[in-house]
Amino acid sequence: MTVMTAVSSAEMAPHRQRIIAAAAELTVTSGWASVTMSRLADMVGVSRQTVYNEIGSKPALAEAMVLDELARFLAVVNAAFERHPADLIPAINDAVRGALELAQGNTLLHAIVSATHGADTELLPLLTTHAGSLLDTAKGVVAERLRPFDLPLDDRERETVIDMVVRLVLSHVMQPSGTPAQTAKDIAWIAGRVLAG
Amino acid sequence: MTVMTAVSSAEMAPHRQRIIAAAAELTVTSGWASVTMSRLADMVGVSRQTVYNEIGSKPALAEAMVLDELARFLAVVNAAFERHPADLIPAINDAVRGALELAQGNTLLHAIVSATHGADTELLPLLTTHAGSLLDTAKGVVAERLRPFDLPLDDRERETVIDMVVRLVLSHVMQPSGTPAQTAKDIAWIAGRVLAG
DNA sequence: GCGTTTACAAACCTTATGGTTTTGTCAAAC
DNA sequence: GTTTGACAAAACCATAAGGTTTGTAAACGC
Repeated sequence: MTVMTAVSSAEMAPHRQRIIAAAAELTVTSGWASVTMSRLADMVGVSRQTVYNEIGSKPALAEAMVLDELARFLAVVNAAFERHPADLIPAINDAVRGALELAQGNTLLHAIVSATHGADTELLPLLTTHAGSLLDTAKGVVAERLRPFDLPLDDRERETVIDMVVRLVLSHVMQPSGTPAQTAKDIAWIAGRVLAG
Repeated sequence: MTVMTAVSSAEMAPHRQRIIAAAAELTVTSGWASVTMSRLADMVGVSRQTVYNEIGSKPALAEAMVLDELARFLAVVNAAFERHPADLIPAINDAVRGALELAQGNTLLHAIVSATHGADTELLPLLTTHAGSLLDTAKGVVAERLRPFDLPLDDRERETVIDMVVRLVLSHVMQPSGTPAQTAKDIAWIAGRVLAG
């Protein structure tokens, strides 16, 4: 039986990651409509069947692509929390600012949000009306990062705060209302008031 | 010179309101793609030119329709605040719960959110990526309702709280995560903590 | 096992044509 | 203030043929 870690699972499925990367690249340069399974297979150098084996279907590819991009945002969040192991509010501030800055320059995100014609718009719901798995994943990571902290909140209240922060950040990712630094400061301020009890 | 009130302005442009209502009805029953200016003119009993005079253009009609629907949500918010003239947190609780309940059974909202094909999806950005005017309108109303209350917040902090609540509610309108009552309780709890200082 | 190849039906997109509808704006008439 | 008639430009629709893509399956090779 093979031991399964986060790292080794990435090494075990090198195809999957490269397929997703190729799909993102194609989406940025030519739009989601131009992404086909055989084109991905060609770019990666595998057979079309392997693409199906690794990904499953076109909708699954869309979700994998979005969740893969989300992972980059969550890496920024994790880095911010590791930079402030003891201070929660500065950690939140840095995490939010980092995520919003990443959003600003993110070409894939821009391609998804500014797509207006036909099949290119199929990705937008994954960030808006069908963002369930995205929200759940993000909330899971934040919950994990919050676990070490001893807060004056019960479990339900914790979840509520996490849900608030994640939804607020996503809202500002889609529709910014100020600079990342300013918005991060605002959200961190709110979190601070809520956590202060 | 005619005195301009909310009521008399509605009476002064009876056409506009009926046109928007007809557009909403058509959108619900046959989709946004089936909404044409001449069809609206026929339904309302005016000429096509009058529709253009009142509305301006197709994109303007879309925005007018969304803002008109928003007005219904804001009416619920206003009613909640008038029900609790002295207690801010219960007012927020009722306002949020009312808005989310209205969202649940709102056929137009459902038509917009569940549209997946072609031109029908043109309305979704008005609630997500181009929701600027919607957010601004909602924030204006909430700010007005908050004005009588003497809160331990400066102006910037007030705006930040309002922005948070409005974005959170919109997020839950698009992507609910629980019952309206439960979500309202959560948001009111957060608001309470922030306002308590 | 794991990946490739080949084959396949069904759905879908493309191209091209021509015809129709719709948009948005005008000026004139009521 | 509203209507009518007119208009160009653009968008959309119907039809058909041909190609592409999707998703599944089995046979092949290492």
